[in-house]
Amino acid sequence: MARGKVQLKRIENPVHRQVTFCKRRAGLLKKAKELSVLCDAEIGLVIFSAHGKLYDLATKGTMQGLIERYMKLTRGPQPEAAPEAIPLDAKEETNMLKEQILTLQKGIRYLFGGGNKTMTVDELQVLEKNLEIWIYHIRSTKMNIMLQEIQALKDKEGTLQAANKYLHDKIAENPIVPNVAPYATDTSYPLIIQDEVFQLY
Amino acid sequence: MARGKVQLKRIENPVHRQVTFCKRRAGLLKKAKELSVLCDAEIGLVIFSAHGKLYDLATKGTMQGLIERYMKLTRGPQPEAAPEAIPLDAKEETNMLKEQILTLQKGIRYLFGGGNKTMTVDELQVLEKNLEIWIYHIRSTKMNIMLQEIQALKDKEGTLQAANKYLHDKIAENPIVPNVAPYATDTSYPLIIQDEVFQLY
DNA sequence: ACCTATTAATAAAG
DNA sequence: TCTTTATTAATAGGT
Repeated sequence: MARGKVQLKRIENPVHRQVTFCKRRAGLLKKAKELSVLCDAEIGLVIFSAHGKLYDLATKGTMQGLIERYMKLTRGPQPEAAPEAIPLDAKEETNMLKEQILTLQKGIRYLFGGGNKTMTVDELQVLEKNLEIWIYHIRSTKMNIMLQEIQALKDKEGTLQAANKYLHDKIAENPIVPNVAPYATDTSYPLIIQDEVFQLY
Repeated sequence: MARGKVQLKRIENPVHRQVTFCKRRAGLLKKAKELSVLCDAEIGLVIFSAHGKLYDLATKGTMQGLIERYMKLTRGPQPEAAPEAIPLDAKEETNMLKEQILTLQKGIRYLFGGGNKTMTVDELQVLEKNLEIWIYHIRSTKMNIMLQEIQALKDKEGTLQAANKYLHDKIAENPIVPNVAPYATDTSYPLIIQDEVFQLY
């Protein structure tokens, strides 16, 4: 869609391919979100890059819920085992979740609604617990994002090293220009140690 | 992209919405295929229309395989202790409840952050900090409530003791009625130690 | 990352 | 739904 038509086949140049992947991936995710919002559709999108990296999107609810919904419609004509007789464990879990929701709702009102005189000590206790769990999840997410960034940097490093090596070899083949400084890519930059740093979390 | 900019919100006119859904759905599927071919990526796309109709696409292999690959990367780092024996009905309900919790979290994120969808590390950092502050306030409130209750009990105790002393004196002045048992208010009940207990928080 | 010429997508109308 | 067409949005190639 720009400065030249594009052929509908695999882009051979790895640099072009990577750039196009980034751009089009962003565009695809954007379009998916737009369609979901504009037309009230539930959309799940999973993208594995050629190198196995995962990018995903689930509008409305979670990818888990979406997959289950998909499964049900896909192999729907094959009803599974007895949907009867919910074990107590499940009922207990739903009840607990319901209570958690009520407590969270109350807590939100408590924090943002101004008035804070409606919660009992027990409710505050539950809310406190929930917030601690929530913080735990946030910390996990934070770390995952940082680890991804590190991986991206490592990939980039590899690409740059390869490029430099290529250029270096090229120059070595053609000693027409003398006094070419040896390539100085800092291969010793200790990015790897950051892995240890983040182990602290 | 045509004859008028489009607002990023649900299209209210049902005819327009349906038409747009058809067009954009086709466009999205096309873009997904293109990305897969151009950049050698594996893509899965699932679209549920507002009325529950399913449209899907899996480049390379089947949607089943893609889902399994997705599961492996998603659940892999999280060895959940969840027993998979819960029937679908229960799973549905728990998923709904979990979605409600997610919605609550989104709401809070909106209140905290200003409505951003994907959260950056910095945003997560802010949220984490906010939650810690929130927890701090909750703990304070909890303790205040408990201290108030303790004070109320102490006041009550004092009042009762005074009343008893008054009655006792009255009786002592008027030994008309003999054999009055000595007053037995338990003044030694160690309410005071609870103050120490709550110091833990 | 940012720019911009150009192509692709698509909203509105028939 | 299909076609047409006027416009906007996405993006390929370059910096």
